[in-house]
Amino acid sequence: MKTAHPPTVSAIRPEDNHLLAALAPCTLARLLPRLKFAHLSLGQVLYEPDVEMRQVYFPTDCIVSLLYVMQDGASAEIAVVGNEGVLGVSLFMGGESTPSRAVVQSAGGAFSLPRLAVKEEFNRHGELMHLMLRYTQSLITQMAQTAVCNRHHTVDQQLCRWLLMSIDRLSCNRLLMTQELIANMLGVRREGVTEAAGKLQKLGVITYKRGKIEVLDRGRLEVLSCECYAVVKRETDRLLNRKPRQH
Amino acid sequence: MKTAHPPTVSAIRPEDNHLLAALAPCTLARLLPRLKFAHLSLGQVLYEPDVEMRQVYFPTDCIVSLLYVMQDGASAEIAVVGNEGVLGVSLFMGGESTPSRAVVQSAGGAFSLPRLAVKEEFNRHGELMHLMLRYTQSLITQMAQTAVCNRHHTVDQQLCRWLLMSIDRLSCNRLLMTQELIANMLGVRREGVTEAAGKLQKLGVITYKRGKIEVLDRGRLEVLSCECYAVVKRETDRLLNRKPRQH
DNA sequence: AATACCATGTACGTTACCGCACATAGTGGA
DNA sequence: TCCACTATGTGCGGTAACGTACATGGTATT
Repeated sequence: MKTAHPPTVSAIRPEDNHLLAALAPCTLARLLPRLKFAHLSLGQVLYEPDVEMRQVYFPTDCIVSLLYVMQDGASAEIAVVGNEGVLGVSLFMGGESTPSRAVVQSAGGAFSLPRLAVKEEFNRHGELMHLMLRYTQSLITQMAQTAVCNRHHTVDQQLCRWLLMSIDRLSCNRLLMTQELIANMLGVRREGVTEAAGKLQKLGVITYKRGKIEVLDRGRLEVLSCECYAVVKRETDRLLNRKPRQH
Repeated sequence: MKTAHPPTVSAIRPEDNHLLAALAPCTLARLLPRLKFAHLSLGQVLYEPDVEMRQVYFPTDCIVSLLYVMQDGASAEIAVVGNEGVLGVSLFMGGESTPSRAVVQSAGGAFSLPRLAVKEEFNRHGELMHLMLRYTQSLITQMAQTAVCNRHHTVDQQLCRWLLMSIDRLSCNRLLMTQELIANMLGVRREGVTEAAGKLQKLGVITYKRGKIEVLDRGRLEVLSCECYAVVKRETDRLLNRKPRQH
């Protein structure tokens, strides 16, 4: 068997997740005893469609995709969640499951919180509730924009957006990700990604090599991306009031 | 000026909205004094992007589209809301606005409830809160599926889905809707809709004439539609537990 | 009844993406 | 060192939807 990469222990504190970090100390203190750190590996499935979720996850340095897989096997990414958010919103929204699947797209850490603990704290109707609901709205924005993007924008633009969303959720400009996997997320052919990525490399915006992608010119990536990236970013910043003005 | 159609007064009771109907009598009684009935006309804009909402709307027999309009004027429908739901979820989710716009797609009635009244009742953390959150999850499902649909399905299939979603929210099989408007919702060319609708008419599934569409064979429409319609319907039924099993 | 407008039909070249087939080149394990 | 595997590159015909242009035929206004 291939030697697993030693779980790069870089972000292991609850505060590495922005939502947990935003909680008042006393709220966080209540949760701490029940928060469990876990390393999530590439490809790991956190939730299967229509199966009751057993816990929420607060990513610290992993990235998780919400994917819908169709009957014929084709797939499409609905949203992506990293250290800015939480997985399993259906637990407090009341549905307990969704028709989509949650797959780890970039290995890393996350804190899990059991279902009961989530509901208990949510039912205090305090800051955690309000924070979770606001985050859920930002997730809604992301999904809505994904719908728009899928309708109107080219693969080239969508790849730019996807890369930006990914590096925003990591601490560095590199990601471990094959074109095949990106194609799965975007719901396009692998060859389409090869072509789009080739153009970006030729432009000097990224470099890549067998599953390792590095973003060289973030600014240019933003220009080449469609407006969807900025719309979601602005709205997310607004909702979770991270610096109302970022310039 | 063209004589406005006399506001067809067909659904004017709060219980004509499924969410209001699901509330316990005492809860509804609290809301009643502040619920205001209004006739919403075709094309009316309920919310503008990024503008604070002033009330929620519970449709009784109108249909409202959540639309995102891009910088270049192109648009795409994100979700559709009728008597099964409520408009303005951002008011209780905490964001107060969204980047999208809400436009009346089919004229009809709705009850509005002022912002403060919504928050007051929501903050009781009772059945209204739970109902609204579950509805919001069903809205999330719809948006997610719209993203998938935009990625993978043909205009033909999407038109079928769109027609089904529309007549589900009306009491009859007819809708007043030009192909131009449908094209705006789907985010495709008007000619594309003409072609798709032409095929459906040739098959005897619908008939239409200058802005009047009638569905003749609902069953066939479901077969011709993509799986997205059924996924959203099943999930919505589950979440708002309207007959857990519908067969 | 005449007219202006609007909804729909149709045609045609263009483009983005698909499906498929196959070539090339790193990489890890035997 | 060799081999098998995986990731990426490339070419080609097919197709769905686009942009544009224009024709036809209802409907409302005068």
